[in-house]
Amino acid sequence: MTTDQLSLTFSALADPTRRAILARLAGGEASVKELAAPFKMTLPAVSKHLKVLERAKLISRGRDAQWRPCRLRAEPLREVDDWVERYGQFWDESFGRLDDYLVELQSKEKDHDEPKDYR
Amino acid sequence: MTTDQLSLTFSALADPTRRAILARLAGGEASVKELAAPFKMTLPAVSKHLKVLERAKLISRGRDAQWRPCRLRAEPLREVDDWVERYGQFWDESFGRLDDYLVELQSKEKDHDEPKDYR
DNA sequence: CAGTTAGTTAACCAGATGGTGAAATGAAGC
DNA sequence: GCTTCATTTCACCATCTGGTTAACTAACTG
Repeated sequence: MTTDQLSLTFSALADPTRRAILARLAGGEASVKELAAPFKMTLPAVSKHLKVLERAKLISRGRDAQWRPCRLRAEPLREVDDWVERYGQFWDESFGRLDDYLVELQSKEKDHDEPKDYR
Repeated sequence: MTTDQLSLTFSALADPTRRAILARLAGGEASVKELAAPFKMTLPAVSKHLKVLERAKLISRGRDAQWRPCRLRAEPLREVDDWVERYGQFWDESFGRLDDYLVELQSKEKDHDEPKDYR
C-alpha cells in the first residue's frame, strides 16, 4: 500500500460505506453502533471501516464510558480539494469543445504525413 | 469492487503513479511509452494503470498508427469536487476550535451525570 | 517479406481489502 | 461478582491490486 497522505485519503474515500459514515458524522459525533445501524454488514466490518478512516485522519475517536464516539476530521479533504482544483480548467465544457477541435486539427496533420508531437 | 462512479474515481486517484500520469496529461496528450518513461515499472504495469484510469473515465484513448495516445478527461473530477465541497465548512480552523469547545462542554455535562446525545 | 516499434494480453505472485463468526476486552449496573 | 452492553481482536476466507515475465497483436519500415 502507498503511504502518502493523499493516497491514504483517496483510498479511504473510495468506498460508499465510508463516505456514508462521513456524511453521518457531518451531522455530529456518533457511536460505532449508531454508525453501523444503517448498514446490513456486521459490527466488526464497520469497526474496520472506522479504522481505515482513522488511519486517513478523517475521523478521530474519543472515549465515553463504553462508547467510542467518532467525530469528523475533515482537514485531509482540504488537501483533496487543493489537488482537484488544479484540474478545474479541464472539466469546463467550452474547454472540452476546444479540445475536440484541436484533436481534429491533429488528425488532419496526420493525413498530410506530418509527424506528431507527443509532448 | 464497488461500481459507482464516485468510488471508481476515488480509487483510481488513490495511487501516486496514476495521479502523476494525470498531471502529465494535463500538459497535453501522450503515448503509453512516454507516460511510462518517468517510472521504474514495466510497460504492462503502466498499461494496467491506464486501464484503471480509462475505466474511471479519467482518460480516453485514440489510435494513431501504432500509438495509442492518451488524453485527460477530467469530467469525473468535477463530481469529486462537488462531493468534497460539502465538507468545506468542516476544515476551516475556526470551526475546529468551536468544535473543541463543544467537546469540552460535553465532557463537563458527563461529569454531572447527564446523558449524552449522539445525534 | 523480415524486422522493428508500440502496446496489450496471459499467467502468475505477494500482499491488501472487505467481509464473516466467535472470542476477548472494558466499563456500567445490579 | 455476575451480567450486560459497546466495541475490538482473531482467525479465516474470497476477491482485488499492483507488480512481474513472456508471448502475442498491430502497424510502420526497409
